[in-house]
Amino acid sequence: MITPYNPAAIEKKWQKIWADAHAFEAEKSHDKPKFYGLIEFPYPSGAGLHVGHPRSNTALDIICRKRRMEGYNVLYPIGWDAFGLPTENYAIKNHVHPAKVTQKNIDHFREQLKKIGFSFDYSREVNTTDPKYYKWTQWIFLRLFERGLAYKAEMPVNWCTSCKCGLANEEVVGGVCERCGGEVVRKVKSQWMLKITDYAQKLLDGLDEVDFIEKVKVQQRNWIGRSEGAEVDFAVAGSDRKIRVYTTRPDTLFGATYMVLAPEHPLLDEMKDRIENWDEVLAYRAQAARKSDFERTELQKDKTGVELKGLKAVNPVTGREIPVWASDYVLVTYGTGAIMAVPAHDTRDWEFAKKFGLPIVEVVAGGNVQEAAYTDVADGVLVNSGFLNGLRVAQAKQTIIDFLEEKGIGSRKVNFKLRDWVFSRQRYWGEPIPLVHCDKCGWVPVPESELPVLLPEVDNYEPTDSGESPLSVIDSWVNTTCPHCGGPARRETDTMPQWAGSSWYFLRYIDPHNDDAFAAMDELKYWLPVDWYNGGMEHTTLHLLYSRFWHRFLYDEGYVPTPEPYRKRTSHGMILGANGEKMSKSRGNVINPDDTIDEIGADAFRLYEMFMGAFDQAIPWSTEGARGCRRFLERVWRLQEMLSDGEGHSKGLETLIHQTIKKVSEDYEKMKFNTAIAQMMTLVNEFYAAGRITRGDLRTLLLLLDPVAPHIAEEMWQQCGLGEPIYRQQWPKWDEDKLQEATVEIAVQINGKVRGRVTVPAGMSREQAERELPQLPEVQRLIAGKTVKKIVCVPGRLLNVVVG
RNA sequence: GCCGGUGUGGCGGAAUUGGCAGACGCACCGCACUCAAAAUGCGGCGGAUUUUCCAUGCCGGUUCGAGUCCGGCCACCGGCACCA
Repeated sequence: MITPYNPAAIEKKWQKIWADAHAFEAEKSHDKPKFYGLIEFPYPSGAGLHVGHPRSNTALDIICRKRRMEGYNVLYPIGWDAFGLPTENYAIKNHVHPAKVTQKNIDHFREQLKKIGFSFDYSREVNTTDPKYYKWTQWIFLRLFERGLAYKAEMPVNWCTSCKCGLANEEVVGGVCERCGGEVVRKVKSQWMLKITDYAQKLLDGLDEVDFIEKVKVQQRNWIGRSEGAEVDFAVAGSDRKIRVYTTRPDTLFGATYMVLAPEHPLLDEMKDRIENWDEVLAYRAQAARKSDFERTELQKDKTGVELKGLKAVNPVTGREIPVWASDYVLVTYGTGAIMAVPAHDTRDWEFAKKFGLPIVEVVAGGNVQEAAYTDVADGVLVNSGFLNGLRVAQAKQTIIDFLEEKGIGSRKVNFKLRDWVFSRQRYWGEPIPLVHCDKCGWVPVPESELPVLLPEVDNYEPTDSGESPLSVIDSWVNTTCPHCGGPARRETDTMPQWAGSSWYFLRYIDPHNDDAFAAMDELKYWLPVDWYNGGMEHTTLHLLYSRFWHRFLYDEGYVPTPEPYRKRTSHGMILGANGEKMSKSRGNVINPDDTIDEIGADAFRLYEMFMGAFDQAIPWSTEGARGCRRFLERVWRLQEMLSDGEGHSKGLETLIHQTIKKVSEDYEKMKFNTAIAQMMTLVNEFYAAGRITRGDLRTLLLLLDPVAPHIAEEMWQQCGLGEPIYRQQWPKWDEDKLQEATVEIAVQINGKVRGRVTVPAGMSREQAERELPQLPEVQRLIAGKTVKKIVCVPGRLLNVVVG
């Protein structure tokens, strides 16, 4: 009799052995080929680990354990993305320092992760709130500042006039403050910005060089939002002022029957003496400013606007005077903040024209522009367009742009939807921005020797009434001297957003204890790029884009050796509650990993997380399913009872063993963990059917199972005396010649329908099969009395006889 | 509205890319073991009017053969959303 399977004991045992042996620490030497596997480092929240974390972690743990067995030097690090609001809010509420809360949460997370047996290299842990870490976050910021990529600008925020504080869009309901009911306006506030827009094209082009799952690429491309068009100048009648517009449809210029400016467009103020209804325009502008982004997008898209009476623009190709309107359907933040309206061929312009009775002139034939805007560009032909008449849209675009450039009234232009990154937060728990402001010298960077600029101790982390950072009230910290002229100066009191620390953490893992640089170049050259990065879709346009931006900047500055940080990016699906809904405390469907591990063990938990369904898809949790995985491990455990001597194969199972090695090896690489596990289950079922298993076959099974369920694999390996621990073993190989049985069963179809099966020798050629198989008595019986018209054979699969 | 994804048994899901639909697991049912139950083992498990027929969201097409390809819809999920 063997001892019962006791996961609690063996998991603890092996976790200690691995830790004592430093089994999973990356080797210092650069002799072996390297593999850098990365998962998104967790935010150590007070709630502890979620079942979603282990899904990503286990997946790459499987890949990394397999890579080690394949002879790679593997870096699989872990760290803590620890700055952020939840911790700060908890600290405020409970009067504890956020650093203390953070430390406690990290300790809890680490303990939870260790219980699951991930093969992380804990000797390289990073923590974004550690001054030794954020020194380098600040250092990178200063490099950006030096290159003019960090700048301070006035940006509109939602401002509650009663609370005197900025609000998130979600906090504005019906144009009033959610908390106090006070009026909310857009207030322009001075903020630090990062010029990610300078990198729009590089970030777009870089996507062609990397192996990211397609939907990540698509989402990033959409977010960057490149469009090609032209800028065109329209003269203001009776003035030398011009209105510049951006359009993707310069071919429709003859159909531009009015213009629209964003309410915030500077021309309004410039021309206010000529605008006859200025009061009305001001009222409209105020009304537009009151709308939050939420209202502008979520509520009605009903067009509103006001004509700028007394102002006319001149269509540069028709020479006609056209009216000029202001409307909030034109955004001041995109293009030039002004458009030429072509109601016949743009849906929004069409709606606006219909509402306000503006003329609609068809310039591309093919639709009925009184009924709807005709926006098809594929096969339209230009009409009512002077020298463009008869041209197709694509040709017309070329022709008109050449014409505009020649006349000096327009030019080709590429625009991006991507906006610069608002980098300021008026909060305590973030990296201080390492700049001081001097009245004489302006913004001056803190010298590198004085980094890090430490977060000062404060008594109160609460946001201030003025909406300034809590740091702004600590005079002793704020007041300093200018590093440039030595005169009095004030520190920047805003902190960085949470995305700062996570934009480069994968670089610090490479050389985490380096005090002279964020990482040494020879280490970076060896380890970069990250070979495989798995994470959530929710970070596609935030973290993933930001970190690509920082990395690309560091590359351009010569600090890192690769233009892209990540070679391959995959994405896991969300784990839903048993009811198919998103897990949340309020829905009461949260599964706690600790409870599950206590019940079924870490190996079964890991196994279930990988078996439950396709890795990239959202899957509901099933406690029964998880127990089924525990059952499978029990079955594996009891294979010890039927262990027979011999390194060879269990009778009749040689083919299946080789098939399993191949399938598991390949499926792991494709992240098809569910089918890899199914294949191992099939194999185990066969051992049971045979009633015995050889040592050789058990060896193979345990090696294949180890990446998913490492504790049980190591324990059985040891108990059966199979040698050195598995983490030092080699990954098994399959033999191509042994993948096929000597005979195969093929389906016999008559007119495409299965009518029978025959067993034939494997490896028959198509010609031989088509000649010989129809002669078999089983087949003859099926086609008796019919005229054979055609025979189709797929070797090893089927024979289809087409009869008349 | 635009972009992307997904629709297969009671459930989670398989299916060499056009070749035996439902692997593997869950749930359920039966049998063995047991005084009994649990656990375990073995077997069954899409539907029906069962020699055959119908079944992969719906309608049509291509093909010897379609879950897979083509055309047209529908539903759900995710992202973006007045981006000119």
